[in-house]
Amino acid sequence: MKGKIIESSIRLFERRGFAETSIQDIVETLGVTKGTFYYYFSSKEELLMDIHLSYIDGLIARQEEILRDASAPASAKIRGIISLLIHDIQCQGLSAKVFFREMKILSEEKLRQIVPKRDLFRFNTEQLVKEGIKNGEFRPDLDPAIVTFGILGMANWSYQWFQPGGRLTEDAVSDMFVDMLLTGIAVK
Amino acid sequence: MKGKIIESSIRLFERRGFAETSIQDIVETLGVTKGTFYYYFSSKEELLMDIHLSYIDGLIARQEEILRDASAPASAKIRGIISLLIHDIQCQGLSAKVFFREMKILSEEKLRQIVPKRDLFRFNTEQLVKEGIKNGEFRPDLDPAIVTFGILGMANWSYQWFQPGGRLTEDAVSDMFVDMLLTGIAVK
Amino acid sequence: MKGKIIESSIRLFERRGFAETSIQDIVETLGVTKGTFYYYFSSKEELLMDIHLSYIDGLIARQEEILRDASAPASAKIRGIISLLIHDIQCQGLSAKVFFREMKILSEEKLRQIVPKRDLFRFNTEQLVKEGIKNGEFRPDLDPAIVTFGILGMANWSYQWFQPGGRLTEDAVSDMFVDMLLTGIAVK
Amino acid sequence: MKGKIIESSIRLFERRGFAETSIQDIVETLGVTKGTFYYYFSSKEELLMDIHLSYIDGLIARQEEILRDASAPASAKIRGIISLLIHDIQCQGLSAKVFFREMKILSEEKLRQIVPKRDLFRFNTEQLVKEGIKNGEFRPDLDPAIVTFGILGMANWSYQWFQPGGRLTEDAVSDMFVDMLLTGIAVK
DNA sequence: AATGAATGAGAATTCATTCAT
DNA sequence: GATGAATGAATTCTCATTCAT
Repeated sequence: MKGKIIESSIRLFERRGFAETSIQDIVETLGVTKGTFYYYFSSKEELLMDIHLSYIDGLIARQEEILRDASAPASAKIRGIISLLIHDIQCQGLSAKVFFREMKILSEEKLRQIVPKRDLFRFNTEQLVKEGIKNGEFRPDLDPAIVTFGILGMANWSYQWFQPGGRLTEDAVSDMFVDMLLTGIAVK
Repeated sequence: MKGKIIESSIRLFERRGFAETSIQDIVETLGVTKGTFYYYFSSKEELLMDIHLSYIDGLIARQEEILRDASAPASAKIRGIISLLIHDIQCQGLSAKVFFREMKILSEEKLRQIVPKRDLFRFNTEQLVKEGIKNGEFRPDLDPAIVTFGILGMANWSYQWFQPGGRLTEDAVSDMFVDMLLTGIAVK
Repeated sequence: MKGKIIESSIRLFERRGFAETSIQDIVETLGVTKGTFYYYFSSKEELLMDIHLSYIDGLIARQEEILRDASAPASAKIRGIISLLIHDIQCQGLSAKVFFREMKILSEEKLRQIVPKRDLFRFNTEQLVKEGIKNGEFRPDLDPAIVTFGILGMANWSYQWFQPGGRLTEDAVSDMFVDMLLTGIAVK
Repeated sequence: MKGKIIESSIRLFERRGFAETSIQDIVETLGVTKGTFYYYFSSKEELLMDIHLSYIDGLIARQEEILRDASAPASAKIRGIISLLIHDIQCQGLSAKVFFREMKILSEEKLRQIVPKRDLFRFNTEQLVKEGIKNGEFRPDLDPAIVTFGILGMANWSYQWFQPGGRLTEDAVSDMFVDMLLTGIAVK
């Protein structure tokens, strides 16, 4: 039941937004009563928290898997991360949208649990960029922080436009993003 | 008064979110009453609409100014657009955040007014990319749509992290984004 | 309207108790809506607070009037205070009952506003007892604190049983309480 | 288990009040579940009833013990009753507070079981006063009903202020109350 | 141009209670 | 004896909105 509530909520939050979705709306789609909701979650915010946490935790876990592979060059790992993010939009997309949009709603206290994880993902990516610079793969004249923000911006933004099943496949987008990123769009 | 209400609302919407900000909150910070609000706006949604429209209209106007300059190369115009977006985060940043976050809230009908403008901005950018390809500035093997999404993602994402007055200046960020974009991050 | 809400609430609280009376109940008896209630009171607790404060403030004001009369003997003043309390049960009785019963419900913070006033009333009474002892009216071998608790207990308890319009008049009760108190019930 | 539930409930009811204490609260402090509660009690009201009944029954039983002693003078019996009440505040105090406060909550039907017992206690006391008058111990010019209410008020009120372990011992208070009551506070 | 009282619909949340296991 | 999932009705409270003045 708890799982069903989460699933259903994600769908609704994505479509209408968190604040615009009532507990009533959630339980109605499941054919249960509000009491049931509160049996599993102590508040609406806790549910959002649950969604956020499982999204970011999943992301970090898979990122660390990518980073662990010592033999791969930094560029391959960057590709992995971009793919990972875009894939998530396709697959777990609803969670992702909820994650990026409904952050402000969490209380200070809950944010203290989420923000560090979000930062960790960025930090890991930045480390990767630095590594690439050190081992001569990436240009040393670029600021790793800005590069990282650029990479994440490119990939994360896809939650705003990427349509699974549309003209562009997930792989095509990831490949092209990596291509752009590594060699630039200008003709040499 | 109308202006003051808008200003004040943007600040509040950015901080707490649209749904979490009540009309009471808005008028209280101005020391007026709810009646006053409804003298100027017919609904809360109309106010949000106002904010959205003036943001996107301003953006488009300035974009078209950039595009109009026939002599400039495409790369310079791209730079202009990136600068424009990042500048807006710095300057009109609150509007921008509200714009990106509180889209889902608008009714179908209001969205029909906003979405085409948003698309226009992207379309204009995509045209620019295509132009650059045609005149030999940009690589012809890249999909213009994806490139455009990448560019806008990079720049727009800055609303999530860019801090005016922080370590990175607006210009440093714009420059490096353009640099990355044109020549890539890989060592040749 | 605010006044009407208070009046109506006192009646309901007295009959059913605070927790058992809903805002719905209150507004229904007045033919208004819940919104109206919250226009005047920010919470149910605030309403209870209002009732408590105006009760205890009235009591203290009238007590101080009684005490001010320098020429009267302590015994007359004691009589005044007993009369005052019993009169209040008759007259403002509902408030009184609410006051004595629904104290625990107030939050710590609200209690900090009420308790000192309640204590002041007792303190004033105790001072009076001490004065009576000093000027030779009252027995010096009695503990003024206990005597005071006894007096207040006798009088306050009447909220549990005194029925205005019943066999016993307010004056008969006050007189007899004072008589008992001063000369005792034992035959000399 | 039933005993534990009662004990625990009294403590909670006294601290927060009956309506403000949930069954959840009660079972949580015992580490059991709500089902357990309903195995022993058919409703929350029944639990309150249980508490009330065992309090008042105990009181009456001990009062009748005091009254039975034919040889003792009325004044000694009055002392016994005052002691009894004050002792109960010290010892079973929580029950007492709950008893005095949470009466209004019981349904008509349950009240019909409690009120007569409460009245019996008062009636027994009043009989005692009348006896004292008849046998010449007490003044014949006082109304026995009022005297009784005065006595009970003095003693019962102690549930509002008496603090076991404070400056005043139970015996000191009882003694002084009896002294006041019998011979009055005025200097002869 | 602005106020302030009032509305009414709906929100989140609580909680006593039931019942199959 | 006890559990835990589920209910459903009620509760407090919020808030966009209206409207006479």
